[in-house]
Amino acid sequence: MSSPDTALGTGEKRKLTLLAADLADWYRQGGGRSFPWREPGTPLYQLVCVEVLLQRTRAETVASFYNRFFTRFPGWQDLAEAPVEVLEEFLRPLGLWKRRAASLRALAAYAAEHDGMFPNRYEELLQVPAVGQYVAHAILMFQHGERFPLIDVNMARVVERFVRPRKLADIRHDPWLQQACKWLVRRGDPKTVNWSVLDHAALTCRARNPDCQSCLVSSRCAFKAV
DNA sequence: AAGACGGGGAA
DNA sequence: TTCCCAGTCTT
Repeated sequence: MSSPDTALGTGEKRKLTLLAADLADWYRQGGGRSFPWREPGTPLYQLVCVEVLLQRTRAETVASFYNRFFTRFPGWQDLAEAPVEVLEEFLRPLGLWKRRAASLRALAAYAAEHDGMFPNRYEELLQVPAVGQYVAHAILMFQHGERFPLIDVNMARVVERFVRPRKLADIRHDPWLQQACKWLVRRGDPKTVNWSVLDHAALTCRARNPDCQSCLVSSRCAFKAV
């Protein structure tokens, strides 16, 4: 029995289920955003690289960088063979270039030893260099088709506003938020649900100036910013 | 539990 | 100028 503070309540589950259904529906009707890496058939290589490029970086920025990056580095081998200074310079306009270069090199080295495949268990994925909770979840969902939430600052903000704020500063250490996000992707196509939440966060439930007026689910939202 | 990494867009 | 961006790794 968990304390009511950390446990996901029945009413909360119901709220989240309905939220996910509404946002997924909105997404299927074309309400969300469109990015090159969301196109069907995008190779795992690109999906993993993009997750690194997206860290602390606007998706639109990465989208404008997408073609340039994958033209220069078409596969893991190209990434592994490039001198790190070249990679760093290439990533410079994105920011966090030293860290990102190191991450991509480490991932390329891992991929080379594992035939481009990644572990299918969460604990094992966390041992892979440059793979934290978010990327681990992304790989489990994209490569293995598992029902995992893309828990980032966006999903956290949507869930916290819609239901209730988390207690802990770090997203990954808040048990309630973790359960809530997991519940969010319990039904429906995982990619659709995840992307719909991220897009809702980026377009409507914005960090700075949330557009509650045009929000589809504002009537059931606990945030109530005017 | 904080700090570092980082350039660029938006308010 | 300040805040924020599909996080991860190090003190």
